Order: sequence, then C-alpha cells, then structure tokens
Amino acid sequence: MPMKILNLSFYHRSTHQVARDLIGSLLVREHDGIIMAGIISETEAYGGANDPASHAYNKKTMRNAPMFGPVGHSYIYFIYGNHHCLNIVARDAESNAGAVLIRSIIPLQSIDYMQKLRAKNGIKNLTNGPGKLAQALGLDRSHNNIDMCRKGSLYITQSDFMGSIDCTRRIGISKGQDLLWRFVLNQK
DNA sequence: GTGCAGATCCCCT
DNA sequence: GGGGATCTGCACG
Repeated sequence: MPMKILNLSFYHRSTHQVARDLIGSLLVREHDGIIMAGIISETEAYGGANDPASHAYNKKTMRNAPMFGPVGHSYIYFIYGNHHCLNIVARDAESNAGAVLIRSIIPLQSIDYMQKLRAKNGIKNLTNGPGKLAQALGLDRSHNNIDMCRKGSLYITQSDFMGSIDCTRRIGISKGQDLLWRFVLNQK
C-alpha cells in the first residue's frame, strides 16, 4: 500500500528541520515507465541570506531562482562540469530562500535500472553521493523546478523506516562551516 | 584502506 | 575569467 506523499506543510518549516525529517523517507523517481525508489540517508540544509554557503546567500539569479520559489519544488543544478545535484525547496515563513540537498539514498526498487543509467555494476557506489544518485535516477536540469508534492516523475513519500540520525558539518563548502546542517542515518 | 589531481562547463562578476 | 553543495582513477602501501 503506497505511503502518503510529503506535502506543502511538510516543506513549509525551517530548512534544517525538513532536512532532518527527510532522513528515512522514500524518494521515488518514475522514468521510462520504470519506478525507481530509495530511502533518503543523507541530506544537507542550505538557507538564504543568513547562510554564506548557500547559492541563495546573494541575490536571486537565474540559477538559484527555485530556492526563492514555492516549497516542495525541485532545485537541480549542474556543478564541476560533470554532475547534477538534487535539492528540494523548503523554508519557513521567516526565510527568503532555502533548500535541502539530497546527498545519498539507499537503493530499494529498480536497482538494475539505476545501474544501467550509471553505467556501473554493483551497489556500493550506486547512489551514495549527490552526483551519483542524480545520475542513477536519470535526473538533469530538465527536472529543475518541478512540483514534488504530487505523484509524477519525482516525489517523496513517508516510509516506516526507523533509525537514529547524526548531525555534522556540511561537506565540500568553504564558508558557513560551523553549522551542523548535515544529517545522516546512523551506520549500524 | 587513504589521498590527490584532473576532468569539464555553466553561471556569475 | 574564475570557481564550484563532485566523482573517478591511480598511486601508495
């Protein structure tokens, strides 16, 4: 029985709270008639004018516009000439912008298809990084700014997954390193 | 197992 | 023209 899709009120809360609560929920991707899915196991929160590490720290531009737009929409950007990264817009009423970076998922459904899209065998390095999971799910900028609160090509549902959560500093940034806005499923 | 260089392109200054 | 919310392969041991 399918679980409930996370809705606007879920995403209309502080970005780091949403990032924490997304751990353990189910990311679903429908592509070419295939349904791929995995448990979200690592996230990071990025804020607005208050967060120097965020793309939205400075003013709104063409690239970061989704972070200022409606919550529950995707924000997918291209980085380092090779990789796409999947975010979902989330912020409370006091913030001007914000999004949660999905850094890692535990693959559950249509794993063979993810391997085909990644052009890699094995499960170990399939979706354990933001660029890897975007590739495994066939995501690029054509999926930027789509509504993830409705059933479609990309959405997130509740799950009954249980586990404890660690929070740490964020990865790969040069500013805002003091904030503990990275959330990971406790290993083992 | 760890560590580092190189790839590679889009957006912003 | 510079740098980036990364990944891969290769070196080393």
